[in-house]
Amino acid sequence: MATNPHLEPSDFELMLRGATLRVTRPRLAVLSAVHTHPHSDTDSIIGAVKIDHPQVSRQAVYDSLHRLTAAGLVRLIQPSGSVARYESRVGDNHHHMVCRSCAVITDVDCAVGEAPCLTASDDNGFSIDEAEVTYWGLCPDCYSRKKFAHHTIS
Amino acid sequence: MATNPHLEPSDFELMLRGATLRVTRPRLAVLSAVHTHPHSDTDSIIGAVKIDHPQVSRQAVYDSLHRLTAAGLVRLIQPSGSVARYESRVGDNHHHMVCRSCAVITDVDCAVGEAPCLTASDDNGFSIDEAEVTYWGLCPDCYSRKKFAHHTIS
DNA sequence: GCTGTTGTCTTGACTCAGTCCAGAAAGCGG
DNA sequence: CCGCTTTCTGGACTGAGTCAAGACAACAGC
Repeated sequence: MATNPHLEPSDFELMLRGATLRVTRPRLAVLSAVHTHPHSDTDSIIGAVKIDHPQVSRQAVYDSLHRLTAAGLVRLIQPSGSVARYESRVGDNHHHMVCRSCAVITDVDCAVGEAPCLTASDDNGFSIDEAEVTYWGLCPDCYSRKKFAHHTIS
Repeated sequence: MATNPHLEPSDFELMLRGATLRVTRPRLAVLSAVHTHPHSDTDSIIGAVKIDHPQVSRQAVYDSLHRLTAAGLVRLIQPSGSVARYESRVGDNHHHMVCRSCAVITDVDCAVGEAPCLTASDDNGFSIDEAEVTYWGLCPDCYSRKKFAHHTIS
């Protein structure tokens, strides 16, 4: 299920209660911030939370993110070389494209159905439960900027 | 090409010269350590290097790893939640399985040929140059330990 | 071989994300 | 509304990784 574009505060409250988590102001604010700013790093989420709730501490945001992640209400993504980022799309099997230049992250629906490369050529006895795919490249902006620079400078 | 099991010091020297890198004791030691201890984190590599070369500094190892990575002689892997790890298999398109319990990493040959999931369902205008696949699960040891524990304790 | 240039290594201070801890405060079931 | 339980706050702390300046070593040319 993709992120619903318009979620009310009461929806976040229901999500928390549904996960048997206490409904607190910091958690509502964090949930809202992750939904409003997908793929944001922790500092951005802290900043977004503090706009509406300046009294919420950094630790509360860290703790809320950890609990929401453990409860499956948000998802932690951490591409190589990047700090922790969070997104609100959970439960589906989508992957990510990361721009090597500006580090922007975009969602990609799984190309190969539900279990993309879950069948490794040889599982070495591993019990695999998830296959995570990260596409690396250049986002449209950085790609055209690079082509443009190359074309005019060299 | 997989890692050759028996590499001489002179082979490492040739690899460095082939990449037009200066041949220094720290670099040779780091190259050797990465080949001997694949998937090791930086601290382990520092430890392995210091056994034979106690005078080599931490910074030299960090710098060597960065340069060797930039030159393509070693590869940096960094699964979510893990510190930087290095391996010596480069140039092929293999992937990794990571144990959720003990964090051990194992190589997996690409299951789908050379460009596994490079064709995302919708590339959003991205110019993709690499698809990285990480399989998450339990290694044989942790899997059997978990089954055993479950069987005897509960 | 020897020497100068260039690039590398050492030492030590520093940054920054994330964690730990103990006391204070707030949510929730009765 | 009460009291138990869980969460939040503020501050100190950890640990991976970085930065910078000077000492040093590798390579190219003589």
